[in-house]
Amino acid sequence: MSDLLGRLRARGWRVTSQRRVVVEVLDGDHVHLTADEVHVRAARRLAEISRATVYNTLSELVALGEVKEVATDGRARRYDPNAARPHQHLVCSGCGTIRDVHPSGDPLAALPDTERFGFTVAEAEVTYRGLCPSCV
Amino acid sequence: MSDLLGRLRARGWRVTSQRRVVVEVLDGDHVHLTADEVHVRAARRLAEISRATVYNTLSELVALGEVKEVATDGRARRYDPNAARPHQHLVCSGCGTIRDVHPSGDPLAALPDTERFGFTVAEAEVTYRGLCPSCV
DNA sequence: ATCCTACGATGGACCGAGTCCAGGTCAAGA
DNA sequence: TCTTGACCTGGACTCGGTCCATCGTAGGAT
Repeated sequence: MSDLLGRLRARGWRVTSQRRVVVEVLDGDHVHLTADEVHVRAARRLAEISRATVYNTLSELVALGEVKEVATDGRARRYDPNAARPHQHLVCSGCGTIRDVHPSGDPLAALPDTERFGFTVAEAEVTYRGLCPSCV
Repeated sequence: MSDLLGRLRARGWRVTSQRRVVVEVLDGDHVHLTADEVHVRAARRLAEISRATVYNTLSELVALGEVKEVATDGRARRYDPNAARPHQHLVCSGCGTIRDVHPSGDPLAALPDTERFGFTVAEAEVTYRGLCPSCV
């Protein structure tokens, strides 16, 4: 997401200091942060940033397709800056660690027409679950 | 889930009227209800049943493997009485309708060893998203 | 059939994630 | 530099879910 800010400006985004730090936080670590974690990290750079702004900015980035929302558990949604390359997620049932993975083939292809019930199927989201090496 | 109550009793479950109605509600309609919807339907049969009891009973049924929990959106968890046959879900992005679907092949097989990072992968959960015929 | 007791039910307080809103602020074009 | 509408703020609010002290009862023991 190198020139993300440039792209966003080109799309008519008003680039504010708040939006800049949110983008920087996501850009910095390639992990899967919750909105709250983004808020904490953003606040380290810009003390007065509000929670609502972080939520708004994240939603906008998702709507623009620059960030993906992943909901691997029933808890807080996580934000994945790696929206460009299609990938799936491998989640540890013990500690919650999330890794990006690339299964072979297109998961959509596994769903035959007879199992589509007239739906226009757009995407397949796969969550692999198991235990990571340190949770054995 | 015909003789579910019998099986539960065999596992040391105390069969109360509350647990009975929750099981009946799930058994009745093969849809994917939220805890709250289960509560409403259960209350039609047993007016005084509490929300906490419905939540407890659902969690126990999930722990016993008799019901599956599905979290297709970031909102309320849904409970799927069809835990016996492995299947995946097709969700309408418009109205939220959920259908059970059976993709060909084992989705786990699509994840090569080199993409497992030492995890002991136990299951793959696939959510297909698209628009249903009435939401085109 | 009755008693006992541990397991289960209750409901109201509480919590965390997320949304909403009225009012104040400021990025960027003129 | 001015103007203005897009944006930010913080606090109230909603919704899904959990916790807990207390009361009730299923079902084994007698």
